[in-house]
Amino acid sequence: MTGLRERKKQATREALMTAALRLALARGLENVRVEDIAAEAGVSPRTYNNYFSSKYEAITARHTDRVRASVAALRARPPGEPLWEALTEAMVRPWAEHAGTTDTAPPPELLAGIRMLSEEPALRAESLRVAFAADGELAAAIAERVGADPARDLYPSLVAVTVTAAVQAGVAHWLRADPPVPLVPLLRDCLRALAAGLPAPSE
Amino acid sequence: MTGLRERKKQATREALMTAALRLALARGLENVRVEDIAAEAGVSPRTYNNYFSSKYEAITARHTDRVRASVAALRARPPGEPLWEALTEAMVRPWAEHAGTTDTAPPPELLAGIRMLSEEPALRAESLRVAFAADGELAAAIAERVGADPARDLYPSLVAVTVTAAVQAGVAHWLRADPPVPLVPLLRDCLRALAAGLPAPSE
DNA sequence: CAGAAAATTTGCTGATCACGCAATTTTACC
DNA sequence: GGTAAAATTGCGTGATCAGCAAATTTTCTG
Repeated sequence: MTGLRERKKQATREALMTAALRLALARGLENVRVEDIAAEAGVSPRTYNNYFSSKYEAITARHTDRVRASVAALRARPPGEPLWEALTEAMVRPWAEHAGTTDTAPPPELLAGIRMLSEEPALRAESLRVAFAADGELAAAIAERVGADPARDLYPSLVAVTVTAAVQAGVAHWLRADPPVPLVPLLRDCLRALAAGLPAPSE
Repeated sequence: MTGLRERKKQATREALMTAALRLALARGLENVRVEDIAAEAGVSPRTYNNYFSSKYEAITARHTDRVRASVAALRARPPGEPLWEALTEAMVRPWAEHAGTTDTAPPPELLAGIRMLSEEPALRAESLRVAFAADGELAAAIAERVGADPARDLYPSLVAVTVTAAVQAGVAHWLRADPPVPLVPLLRDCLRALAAGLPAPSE
C-alpha cells in the first residue's frame, strides 16, 4: 500500500514541517522566508506551495494533525461510551502523545514550538483557523454519537465549538503555569468543568 | 472633543468598511482588490493600509467592533450583578443593536454580510482572529468581576474563551436556521446552556 | 526489462499585497 | 495668519502564492 511515492511525499512533508519549525525558533518567525524553508528541506520553493498553501501552514501542521487526530479518535471510541467520556479521551489523546501524561517534563523544544503558536499572532490565527475549520467534523461526530441532527440541533455544534475553545484555554494556561503543571489532567479539568457548567466561583 | 480631524478619520474608516463590504457582496471576495476598495472610498490605496493592515480587515471591521463593544459592555455592567447575567447582556448587546431583538427580520444585506463572514474561509479566519484576540481583555474583565487573578486562575480565561465560542456557534446556527429564528433569544440560550453545563441530551 | 502512463517536482511568470520612507496636503492651535 | 502636528499620498521594495508547461521520477503493463 505504501509505495515509494507515498513514503517520499510523507518524508517531504515532514522535512518541510521540521525545517519550518526549526528556522522559526532559531531566527524568529519574520526572519524566515518560504525560500529558506524550502532550501532547508532540500526542495524548490515552488514545491513548498504544493504541500502548504501559506508560509504559516507548515509551522502549524503538527497542530493541524492533532486536531484531526482528535476527531478521528472520537469516531474510534466505543459507541456505547458516554459522550463526555469519549470526548475527553479524544481531545486529550494527541496531547498526551506529545506532551506526556505524567510527570515527565516535556522537551523544551516542543514546548517552545507550542508556545510560539500562541504568542506569534500570525500562528495563533492559523491555529484557530485549523481548529475551528475542523469543528464541523467534530460536531458531526458528536451528533452521530448522541443521535442528533447536526443541521437542525444546536447542541452538537455548541459542544464542538466550546470543547475546542476549552482545549485552547487549557493549553494556554499550561503554557503560563508557574510552577509547571502536567497538561493532560489540566485538560481533563477544563472539559469536566465545561460539561458540568461554569457557575461563578463565589456565588 | 471631536475635532474635524477625528470625524474625518471615522468617516474614512466607515467609508472603507462599507466600500469593502459592498464590493465583496457584489463581485465576490476574490474579485475585489485593495485598489478597488480604496477607489470606492475615494482614498489612495496606500491610505487603505494606514487604516487596515490586511485586505480582509476592512470587511470584518464591523465584527471587530462588536467584539470590542461586548468587552466594553461587560465592564459597564453594574458591579454587583451576577456574572452570567452581566456576561449574557454584554455579549448580546451588539447583536441586538444590529440584528434586532424581536421579530423584525434583519435587513437581507446585513444578513448576507454576516453570512459571508462564516462562509468565506479567509473572512472566517479573520473573524476568529479578532474574536479570540480580544479574549485576554474579556478574561481580565471577568476576573475583575469575580475577584480572581487572571494570570493564575484558569476560570476567567476558560469562561472567556468558551463564551466567545458559544456566540460563534449561536450565530452560525442562526444563519442556517430554517425557518428563521430571532438571534438574541438564541444567543441567550447558548449562554444559559454553557453556564448550566452541557450534559448529553439523552443521558 | 522496455516503454508507456501517471504523478511529482521545478522554473518561470504575473498578480497582489503590505510596508518603509519622504514629500505633500490638511487640520489644529496660538 | 502662521506655525506645528497629523494625515494622505506616491514610489519603491520585498515577499507571498498560484497557474502553466516542461522535465523528472515512480508506477504500471506487456
